[in-house]
This record gives sequence, structure tokens and C-alpha cells, in this order.
Amino acid sequence: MTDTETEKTTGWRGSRALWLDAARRALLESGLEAVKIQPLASQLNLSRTSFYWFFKDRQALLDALLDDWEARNTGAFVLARDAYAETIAEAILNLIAVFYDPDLFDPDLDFAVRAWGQGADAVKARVSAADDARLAAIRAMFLRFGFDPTEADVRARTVYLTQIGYISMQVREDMATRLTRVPGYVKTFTGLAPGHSEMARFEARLRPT
Amino acid sequence: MTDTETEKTTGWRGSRALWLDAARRALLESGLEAVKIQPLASQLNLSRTSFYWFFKDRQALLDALLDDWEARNTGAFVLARDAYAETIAEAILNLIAVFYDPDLFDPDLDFAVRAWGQGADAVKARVSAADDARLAAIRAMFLRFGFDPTEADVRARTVYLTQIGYISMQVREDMATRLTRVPGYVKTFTGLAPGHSEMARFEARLRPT
DNA sequence: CAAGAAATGTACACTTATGTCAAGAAAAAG
DNA sequence: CTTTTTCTTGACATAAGTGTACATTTCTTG
Repeated sequence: MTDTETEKTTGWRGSRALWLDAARRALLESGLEAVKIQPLASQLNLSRTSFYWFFKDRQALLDALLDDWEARNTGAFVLARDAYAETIAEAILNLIAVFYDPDLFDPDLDFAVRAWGQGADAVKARVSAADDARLAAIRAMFLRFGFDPTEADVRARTVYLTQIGYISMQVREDMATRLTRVPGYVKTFTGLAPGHSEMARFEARLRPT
Repeated sequence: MTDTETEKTTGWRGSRALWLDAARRALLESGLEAVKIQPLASQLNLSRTSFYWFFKDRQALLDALLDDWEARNTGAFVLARDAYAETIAEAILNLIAVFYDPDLFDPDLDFAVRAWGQGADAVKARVSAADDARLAAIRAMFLRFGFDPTEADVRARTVYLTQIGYISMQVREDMATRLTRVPGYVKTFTGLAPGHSEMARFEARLRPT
């Protein structure tokens, strides 16, 4: 039960990570309602009660799931905030790149946790805390480029809420479609269109994905 | 069983509308998971099985709930699109007024339905359709004021997604706090700050709420 | 290869939900 | 005040989920 992060491969069929992964998949695809031990056991071809060797009860699984979300989707914003940028447009492009990178930010997971929070106050509180921290990071970017506090706040909100809105719409678009809108967004967000070299650098960065 | 919209007051304890209201409250406060017949019956102090006189089964209740959402949160956008406006700033203010008016648009219900859609494809489809219609209405506003199609699209998205994002964050702020950000939003959304008289007209409109 | 630890599975007890049926009470209509 | 329609309820059958106890298997280690 000592969770030292690095789970070495055992000869056993099940594992804590296996149940957790299955739980996350269920949460992503069908919401909290689908995170039930019995169905997960079927998917894993394991006896339902085997679960209780790894987790005390269902609540322990849900707690682990929330920790997992926080670990995955946090830090990306701090990364973007501290990234090098010569103009506000470049800074915003850095941020957008984070949103577009599945390794740094998982939009579906974020939405699923948000939906989950509707019914669970403890979850809602953690989501709120994350929102505050993220907004603060974005606001810092605008402040650094000389926007006055009030305007920095509103612009940061516009950037962040637009992303949360996009995530909440649960759209599935290919990268090409999304990219066509990026210059427009940057212009709207900052009041200034991005330069050609800035866009080129941005697109190059997205390529290896 | 003939549902002629105008439910007259009967001497009976229960009614279709009573169950539907309770269901909506449950959906709003705790999500779909809470929309169960047994708990609702307890809240209403009615026998659980009484429900089946008004609805065929649980699914029928959920269908009604979705119809209810569509009836409530549709049309508001068309209203805003067709409202009189001399400038794009005024047009956007008309739209924001719709979002801020609980009689025209219920943000919590919208979020709850969106969260519900995560697990139910049929629901997701209806939400998507609503999103498309709403985006189209907002895009039309920008087009009417001479924005070119690409820019109108991105700006419409920014406006709409910002709202959906705000709704999804489930924040509880008083009207005064929200109002302070409105001029900033209009400036970001349209590229032009609203005039004093425009803001005055907007605030006056919100007053009777 | 024996012994112990790690994981699995079976049986049981319990809870909460759904939906049907038929008996009955309460309004409304006559 | 009777009849009829509308609504209410309790009993039943069923399903899906939770969690505990204990026996059993399967790996790992000495």
C-alpha cells in the first residue's frame, strides 16, 4: 500500500494504477456516474471485491482520481507564465500552446472534474482554487507587459474563460481548424495581431504533437 | 394526461409540474445523479409510485427536463440578435444583458444540462445544436456591423465561450462586481470601449432585475 | 522448495433504486 | 349523493450497487 509513485511491473493481474486508469477513463467518457466498482471490475476482468485490496472503498478511489487531476492539470499555467516572451502576443501564444498540448493539459479531464464538482462541494472547492490560481497566472502575464490592473484582469478572464468555454462545449475539431482561429484570438485577447514570425514559432512548436 | 401547457390548480396533492420542478431543482443543485424518483418522492412527501401516474418512467421525466431547458434557454439569443443597436458595442451590451437576466437565461440550468450531456449522447447532441444556433446569432451581430467573416467568427466565439466559461466556473458574484468588468469586456470583444450613454442605458436596463 | 506476502475469488448481508399491479381514497362531474 | 375520473398507496418482483469475512491461489523470497 506504500505508494512510492514508481509502480514497478509485477506479475499480478491487477494493481492500484490499473483501477485508477480504468476509473479515469470511465470519468472521462461518461462522468462520475460511471465510476462504479462493479462495472470497472467487469472491464478489467477482475473480481469486484479484488478492488478492496488496493483501495479502502469507493471514496478512496474518487479521492485518488481528484489528486490525479490536480497533478496532471496544474503547473502547466505556471510554465506558460514563466516562459520567455518578447511581446504580449508571444506570451499568449505560449499559453495557447499549453492548452493545445495534451501532455500538459487534459481538457476532457478538466471538464469531467468540473461536472463532478456540481454535485460534490469538496470537489467544487478544489476546482475553484485551481481556477483562481490559473487566472492569477494569466493576469500576471498581462501585468508584466504593462496593462493596468483592471484591464489585465478582464483580459485574463477573457483568455481563460474562452478556454474553459471551449472545453465545456466538448467540441472535437482537428488541429488545422483550430489553428486558423489562433491569430484572431490573439488579436482579440491582446488588442494586437501576432507577427508572422511569432505565428511561425507557435506552429513549429505544435508540430511534434 | 393531455398536457395543454396551462396547468390549472387542482385539489390533488401531486401534479406533473410538481415532479418536474422537483426534478429540475435536483438537477440544478446536484446533477443528474440526484434526479431519482425515490428521493424526489421523499422531498414531495408523496408515495414513490405516484410518480408513474404522470410519467411513464424515469426516462420520460428526463426527456421532459430537457424540453424544459430548451424552452427556457432558447430564443434569448435571437432576441438579442434582433434588438436595436447603433453600434457594435451597444449590440454586445444587449447580448450581455440577456446573459445577466435570469428570466431570459438560466446559467445554472445550462451548466447542469452540459454536465449531463457528458454521459448521454442524445443530450450532448441537443446541447451542440443549441451552441451552434447561439454562435450563429452572435456572429450575425458582428457581420451586421461590418466585421469580415473570419473576424466575426472568432469574435463571436470569444463572446460566447467567455460566457460558457463563466457559467462553467460556477462562480457566485453579486451584480455590482460583475458590472465593473462589463466595459472591459466590451472593449476586448469589439476592440472599442463603450460610450458613457451606452453604459448608462445598459445599467438602467439591468436595474429592475 | 517451503514459507510468507500479495492478490484473487466466493459467499453473505445490506442498501437503494426501478417498475407493475390492484386496491382504495379524494375530487369533480352528473 | 352517486358515479366517474383522477390521483395515491402498499405489496411485490427485480436489478445493481456497496462492503466484509474468509478461503484460495499465485507470485516472491529466503
